[in-house]
Amino acid sequence: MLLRKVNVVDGALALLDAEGLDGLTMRKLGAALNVQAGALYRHFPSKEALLDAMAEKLVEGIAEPMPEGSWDQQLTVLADRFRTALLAHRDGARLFAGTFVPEPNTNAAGAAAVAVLCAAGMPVDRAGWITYAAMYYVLGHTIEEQAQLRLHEQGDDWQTRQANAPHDDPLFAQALGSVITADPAERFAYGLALIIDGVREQLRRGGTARGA
Amino acid sequence: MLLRKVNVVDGALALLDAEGLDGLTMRKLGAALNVQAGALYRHFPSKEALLDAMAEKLVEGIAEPMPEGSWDQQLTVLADRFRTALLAHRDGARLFAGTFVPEPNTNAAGAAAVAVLCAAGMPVDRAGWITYAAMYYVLGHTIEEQAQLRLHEQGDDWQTRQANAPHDDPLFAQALGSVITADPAERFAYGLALIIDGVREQLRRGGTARGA
DNA sequence: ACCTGAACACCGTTCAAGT
DNA sequence: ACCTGAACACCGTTCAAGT
Repeated sequence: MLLRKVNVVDGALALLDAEGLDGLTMRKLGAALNVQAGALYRHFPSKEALLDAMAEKLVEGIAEPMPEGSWDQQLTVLADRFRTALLAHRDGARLFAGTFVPEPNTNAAGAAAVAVLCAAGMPVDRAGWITYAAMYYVLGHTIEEQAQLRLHEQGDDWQTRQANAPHDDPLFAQALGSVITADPAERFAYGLALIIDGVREQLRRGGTARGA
Repeated sequence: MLLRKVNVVDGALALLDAEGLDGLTMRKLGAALNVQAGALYRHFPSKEALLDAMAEKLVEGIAEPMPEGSWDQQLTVLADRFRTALLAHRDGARLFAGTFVPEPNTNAAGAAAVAVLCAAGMPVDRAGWITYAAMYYVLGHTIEEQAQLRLHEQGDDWQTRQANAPHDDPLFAQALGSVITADPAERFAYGLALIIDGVREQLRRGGTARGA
């Protein structure tokens, strides 16, 4: 059976779940698809191009259907969908972060956020800045969320190691403990609300920067 | 001359500037230090441990001296120092993001932020959440800032490629253009201000979550 | 057009043996 | 204690040759 581009991407995503991003090699992928590693280069010019296609598939359909509600509700839904899409595959956030090249699906997600912000009264250029700022937050949070998931599955608990380490700063130890033990979804929502509250403040000021 | 741990880390950071994170190999590092690659394992148990030590050195002294001023000014200075530290070496942000294991210097930076937020009246647990949210933002912004720096140095301009690509969404095209052409420092400050405004709003509400 | 088989130029890591 | 030399078990990528 002849291999298609889409089969390679699907197989790669399955292998990603099984082996993780570091264990995803062209040779293993070839074996999983009953093909030599070299044959994959008929479909993708490089491993990087394949990773791009995987990342693109990951965020497919994030902007559809366009969420209802006020701008802040819409933005929250878009961010939640982004996080959920990244969580759907092992190391999804790291995969996406390593390859954010502008491709249709990635653009569609960003375009949706920009549209929401502009409709709310934000100037286009600020809407772009805010969209990327929010994206950085979602990516960073989700990368660490998945990293902790991995540690949890292994015996090696970063959590207990950190908790048992001698802290000369008990305040920070407590803060860190709260970060580690919190429900990731709740902590995610809290940080996102900070940014959204900041945007609301900008709208109140008429979209100009602080102090301007 | 016998090699010390500190010589290995310094050599590795110099090699990082010369070759980038992907070009940083144990073999090249050995050659740069006039030593076989295997000899490096007398000083670090693995490449990962070396990368951890490099990341740790990168953020050395971020919290000292403790910045003066109001809590928001202090937080801004800490974030600026963090960004500056990451920018000091090629791929510094990616290096740090790949290895954030709790080590003394990394903890000191986080502890400083938590202390500032607590002094401002924030509960400890929220201070932790906010500190990490801000860290995700700084990391994400700086990773992309350095990625764009690299593209700029090469001929391959993501910027022009993106600008020339046919956009079915002119609004997003304009927003993206503004993200790409903006002064990175200004865009960084803007996004950070969003988060800080969000924190101010939290303080006004008494530190409870939105809707609570 | 798609794939095999085999190679090329690398990796990180280990380890007996030297000094 | 630190380092060499050499190996082990891998990588991504290329390419003549097959079908």
